[in-house]
Amino acid sequence: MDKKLYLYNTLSRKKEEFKPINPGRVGMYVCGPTVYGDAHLGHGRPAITFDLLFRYLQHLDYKVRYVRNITDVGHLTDDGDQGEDKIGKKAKLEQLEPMEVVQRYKLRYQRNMSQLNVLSPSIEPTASGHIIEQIETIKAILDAGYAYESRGSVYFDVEKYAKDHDYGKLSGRKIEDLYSTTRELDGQQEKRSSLDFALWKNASPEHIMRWPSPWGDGFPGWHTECTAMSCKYLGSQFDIHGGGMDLLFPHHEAEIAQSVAAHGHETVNYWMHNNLVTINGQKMGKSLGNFINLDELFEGTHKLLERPYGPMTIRFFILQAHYRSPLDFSNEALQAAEKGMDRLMKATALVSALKASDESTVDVSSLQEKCYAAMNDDLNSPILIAHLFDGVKMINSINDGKASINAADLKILQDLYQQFVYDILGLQGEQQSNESSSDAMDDVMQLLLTLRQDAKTNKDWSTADKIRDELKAMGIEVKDTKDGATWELKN
RNA sequence: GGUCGGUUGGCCGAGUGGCUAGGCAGUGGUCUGCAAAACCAUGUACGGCGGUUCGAAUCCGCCACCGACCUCCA
Repeated sequence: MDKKLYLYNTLSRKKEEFKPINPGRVGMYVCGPTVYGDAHLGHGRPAITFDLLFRYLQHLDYKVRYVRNITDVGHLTDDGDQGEDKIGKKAKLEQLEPMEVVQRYKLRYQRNMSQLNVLSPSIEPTASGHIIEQIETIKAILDAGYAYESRGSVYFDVEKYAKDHDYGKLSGRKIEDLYSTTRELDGQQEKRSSLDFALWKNASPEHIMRWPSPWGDGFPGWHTECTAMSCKYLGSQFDIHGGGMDLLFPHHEAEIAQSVAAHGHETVNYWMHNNLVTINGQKMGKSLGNFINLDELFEGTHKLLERPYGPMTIRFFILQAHYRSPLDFSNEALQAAEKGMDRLMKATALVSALKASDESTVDVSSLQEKCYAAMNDDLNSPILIAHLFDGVKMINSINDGKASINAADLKILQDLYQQFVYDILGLQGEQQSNESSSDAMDDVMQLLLTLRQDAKTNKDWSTADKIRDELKAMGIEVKDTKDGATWELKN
């Protein structure tokens, strides 16, 4: 059985066998959110993608240090000097101190992630908490001669860097092409070249978020924090760096350049990028008005949504597509995912109640191998889920007495579903228990079901149906099974 | 315009040079007083045109369309 884990490395555009720098340990860094607004679908996908990786690496017994940053220093809304910073803008709009904005949205982001059952990273550093480290990084780049100071700002000298190194190797861009496609923006007169990017930005007097530095009051450039913080917590050489595909250029390209300039070598072994999310086939964008926040999704309040979708439905839906493929959200697709997940979760719950027989008519080991093979092939969660659905048939057949399983196989099967469904995919029952339910409620329902059973025994169908129909109208569904009736609260 | 990626059955979404992906919906069946639920079974597919090949939806070329990035974005 092939136990090697293969991951797609954006740098080589190939799947590569994953080999950690230090045996048994993995360092991974993922670009987190800028906290100036509610978390939306676009934040959910990378969080879940790299949560899957985090969980799987741990399942493989790696000790993982997972760093996901919080960007809270207020980068500019455009690349020119005149642009307002995003957090400062939001602060003015809402009449809040910028750090109040940051605090509010950071907490909301973390709550949403926890609803999606995304595990907390090992470290969640903020850019504002690492101004000193960023200044040190900038100094190192200046010392190496790949940056210059200009009117209180510090810029990275892309042209000089490109002479000595390959600028564009990650995104596949050529520097001569970049010249012809870079727009002229305000404030570019202080740069030597339009390709140069800010490492430190001088703060205009009205700019709220500002810190002192050797070059005057200002704030760090967009790309600086990841270089500084990944190095601080993972070292100048680490295993995996992840993020959305939209960050490939310029963000990650700039990170590579900064690291090489500051440390003299590249720092990341595997670059991983998740694909983006579309809504009804359209790019999700603020201007298109189809940005769906996670809260809106969970509550069904967005105008594009027919009804609410639970966090686990969203999680399952995202995992049902491969992380490097684009993913399209639609009501139809979400409802299909919800039903499918329901079936998987019911079978997963059922597997622990199965009874062992003397012999097995099912091939559990082969199922297990296929599950690992799927995950080892660049985290192919859709294939994994397909195999788990094959297992659902197996489980149901055993439960129906149409197949049998011996004790040893049953143990494997139970562990398999525990590990892959709960631990690795990170799925859990949508409503753990009915919150509005209580012991008294259970007793009342038991009474009603007993009364209905009595009516059925007396062939009093109208009473039996009345109980069933009226309960249904209240949102309680009665299900008749061989072993008697059960009930379920529907939202 | 440049770079990169995609185009799969009613919908979503994998994968592969010849052998069923999977889910949802649909259809048939089992169960049921009826129904629902549950379970079982099941079909039409690989954008267009050429080429390579014994054989391609899978490889190559051209075309069309879509998308991403090139500017803040996950």
